[in-house]
Amino acid sequence: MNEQLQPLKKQPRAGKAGRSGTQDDIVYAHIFEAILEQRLAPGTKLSEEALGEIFGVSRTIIRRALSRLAHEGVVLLRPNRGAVVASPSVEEARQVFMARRLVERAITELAVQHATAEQIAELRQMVNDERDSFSRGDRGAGIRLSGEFHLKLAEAAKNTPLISFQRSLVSQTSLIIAQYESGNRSHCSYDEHTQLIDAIEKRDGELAVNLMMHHMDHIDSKLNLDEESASDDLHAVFSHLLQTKKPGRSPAKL
Amino acid sequence: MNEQLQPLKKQPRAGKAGRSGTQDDIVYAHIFEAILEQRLAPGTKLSEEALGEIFGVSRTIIRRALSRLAHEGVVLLRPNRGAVVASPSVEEARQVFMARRLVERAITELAVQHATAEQIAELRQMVNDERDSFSRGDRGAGIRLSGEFHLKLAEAAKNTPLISFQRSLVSQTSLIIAQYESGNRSHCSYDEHTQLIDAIEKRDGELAVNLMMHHMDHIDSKLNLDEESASDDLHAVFSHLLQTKKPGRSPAKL
DNA sequence: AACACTGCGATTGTACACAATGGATGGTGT
DNA sequence: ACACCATCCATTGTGTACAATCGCAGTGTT
Repeated sequence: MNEQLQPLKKQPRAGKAGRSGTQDDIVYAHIFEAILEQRLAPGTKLSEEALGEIFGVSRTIIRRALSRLAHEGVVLLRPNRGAVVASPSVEEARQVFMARRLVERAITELAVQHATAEQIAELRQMVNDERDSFSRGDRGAGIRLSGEFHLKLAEAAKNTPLISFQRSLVSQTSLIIAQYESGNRSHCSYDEHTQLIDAIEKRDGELAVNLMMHHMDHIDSKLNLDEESASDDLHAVFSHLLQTKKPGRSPAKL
Repeated sequence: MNEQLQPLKKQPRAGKAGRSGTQDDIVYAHIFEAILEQRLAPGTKLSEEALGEIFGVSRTIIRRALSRLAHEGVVLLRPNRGAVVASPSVEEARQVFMARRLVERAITELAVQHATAEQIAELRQMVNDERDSFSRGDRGAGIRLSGEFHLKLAEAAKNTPLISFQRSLVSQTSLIIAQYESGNRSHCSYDEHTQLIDAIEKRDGELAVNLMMHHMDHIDSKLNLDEESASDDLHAVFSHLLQTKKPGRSPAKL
């Protein structure tokens, strides 16, 4: 019936893949945001036709967007069976976090060397936005902005392959956090982000790396992955069964 | 006229992205191989219609394959202007190598921990194939197989995101080697690969990492990147101008 | 009553037709 | 003769129709 063709957040995010194709990027960004803000639960089926109707574009565009999302790991593309929001297993989550430690360490060291004053100012701005989101109670936006902070940091490292990889890792991390985070703990403490920026601004590489590693420790210590992951793990294992958007009464029949 | 629909190397490469779509993967793999074996020079324009005719499929398939290749960094997708084989600049090459050092170190450490006897045997087989290619004088296949060795090593590390990243890095590295390697030096000495396997089999992590780092040193010491990169750099800068496959008399008119 | 098989519906996979964009070429004016 | 501009052509971008595939439900049999 009603189409959502209003550009919504048409922020000139020039740091993206550089594509000038607006339609493409809008659809991509919207689905991406919806997943990361947990408005689309893991396991939700993403019908091409339905999405095309929502965004007022043809399946061709939707298909490209889904393909990109699949390549980043936030969407699972099953041949002949359509796309679903990815639901990372515990093992996958651990692999992502291992890779992130690796990348974040390198990014931090490089950012200390290369970050410009302007980029540092932008980072501070992002932390502000993040804090605002959490104080506003918008957990989904907070998770997303926290991820974008780490992505911005990667841009300061001035290494294109690393940026690309980091984008994929951050996306998956956000999905994992949305899925596994225990309760209502402030998941990615923004004051740690502030301290990190301070260290980078002072060009103190060792301190910055230490802070980042502690930050990583905090993040996955808040998840239920490591030992007592029975309950949420079970949820993850069977999440592909409840593919409808209604989280109502599906698990009962197990 | 004649279509190349024979599957050619239909090796059951199960380690890929898991897609069952054969057409898709065949086209992708063929273009990929052609680029890495330097049968398609950097800057060569990849016309959708021409490729579709060659492989006997529609432009839809070609487009998907090109999109995947673009995401891996071996193809450049210019909006409304078509796809060309990527021609990495010196700066891009250095970034790729920096990222590779990072990833290879981690992969080596993980492979020492997790590699199975079967995987080690496969690695040895790949080194044999690589040596055969070089002794046969097939430099292109050698470069490609050398890359696949590093990719196989990544699979032994048992970390999906790292494997995916490594695939992208190795692809771009092969392209860089094909573009910048000086003369006829044996670019990726396979005996270093053998030594590396030995260290992994003995589970000597420290030795393996040292060997890998020296291996990386050797690779980019053979390229003309670091200082005296004037001539080849110039070639890279202007390679997007000579987009035809005929390397005949294009640079003269400069 | 439970299992297996077959037909149907829905959704994705592919090809093709049309629209839009960019570059090239030829003409004209100064 | 050179530069500028308009038109044409080639190539890509997008939408849509048709074909193939898979899951599911209904039906029959053991």
